[in-house]
Amino acid sequence: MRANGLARELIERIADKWTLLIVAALGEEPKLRFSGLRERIERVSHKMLAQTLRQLERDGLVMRTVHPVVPPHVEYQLTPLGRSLLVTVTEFCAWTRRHMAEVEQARSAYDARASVEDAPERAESSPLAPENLRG
Amino acid sequence: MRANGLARELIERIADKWTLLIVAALGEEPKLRFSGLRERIERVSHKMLAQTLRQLERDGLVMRTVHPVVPPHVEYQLTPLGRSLLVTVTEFCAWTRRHMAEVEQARSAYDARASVEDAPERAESSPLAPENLRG
DNA sequence: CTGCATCCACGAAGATACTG
DNA sequence: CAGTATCTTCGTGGATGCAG
Repeated sequence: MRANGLARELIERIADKWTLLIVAALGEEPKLRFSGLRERIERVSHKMLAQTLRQLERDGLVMRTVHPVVPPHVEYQLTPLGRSLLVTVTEFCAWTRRHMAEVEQARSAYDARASVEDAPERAESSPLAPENLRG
Repeated sequence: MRANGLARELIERIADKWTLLIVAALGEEPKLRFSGLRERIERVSHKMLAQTLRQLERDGLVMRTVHPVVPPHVEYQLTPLGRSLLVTVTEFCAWTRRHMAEVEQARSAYDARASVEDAPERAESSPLAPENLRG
C-alpha cells in the first residue's frame, strides 16, 4: 500500500486555493497573461502566482508560451491534462455557489448554539452515572 | 460584486487537504470515531484533525454525535450537505488516481528540460533583434 | 512585463500536558 | 477516548529590489 502515497501527495499539492483559482480562471479565459491572471484572481501576490504557475507547469497542467518580444509577452493556458481537471474544479466552484447559503446558515446556528452553551451551564444527563459506565 | 467574496471564502476554506481527506474518509466509512479518522488519515496530527472537524461541523458538513458513556464515544458522519460535496470530492480523488502517472511523467520531462537548459547556454533567436521590438 | 532572490513577519502546525 | 490550551517551531507567503 505504499503506492497510495503518490495519490496522497498529488491531492495535497492540488488541493490548494491558488491552484484551484488559477485553473478555474484559465477555464473561463483560455489564454491569460501573468498580469491578466493577477487581475482575475483577487489578492494573489506576485510571488504566489509565479510559484503556483511554475508548479502547474511542472505538473503538466498548464502550458507556458513565451513570445520573444520586449517587453516579454507570456501566455498561460491549460494543457489537455489541465482541462481534464477543470471539469472537477468547475463542479467544485459550482458547489460552493449553490450551497453558500446553507453553509452560512449552519455557521450561524452553530455559533448561536455555542454561545448559549457557555452561559447557562445547567446539569444535563450526567455521563458519569453508573448505568453509563463501561470499563 | 462583493457577493462573490463569500464563494471565494468558502473555496479557500474547503480547498484544504485535511478537509478533503476527512470528507473522503467519511465517504468510504460513513461513521467514524475520532481515533478511527486518525488511523485512516495518515500523518494527521491530533490538533489538525480536531480543528478541521470543528470547522466542518460549524459549516454543516459533518455531524458530531456524542454517546454519553465513559470513556467518551464520539462519532462523526457526513450531513446531507456533506454528502453533496462528497460527490465532487470523490471525483477529485479519482482524478488524481487516474492521472498520477501523467503528472509524474510531466514532472520528469520538466526537470530534464530544466537541467539541460542550465548547462549549454547557447545563443538563441535574439529577443532584442529590431524586428521584435515594440515599445 | 515577467521572473527570481532576499528578507521578514505572521500564522499554521507539531509536541506536550492537562481536563472531563 | 476526546477535547482544549499552551508553547515553540517551521514554513508559507507578503514586500521589496533587481535582472532580463
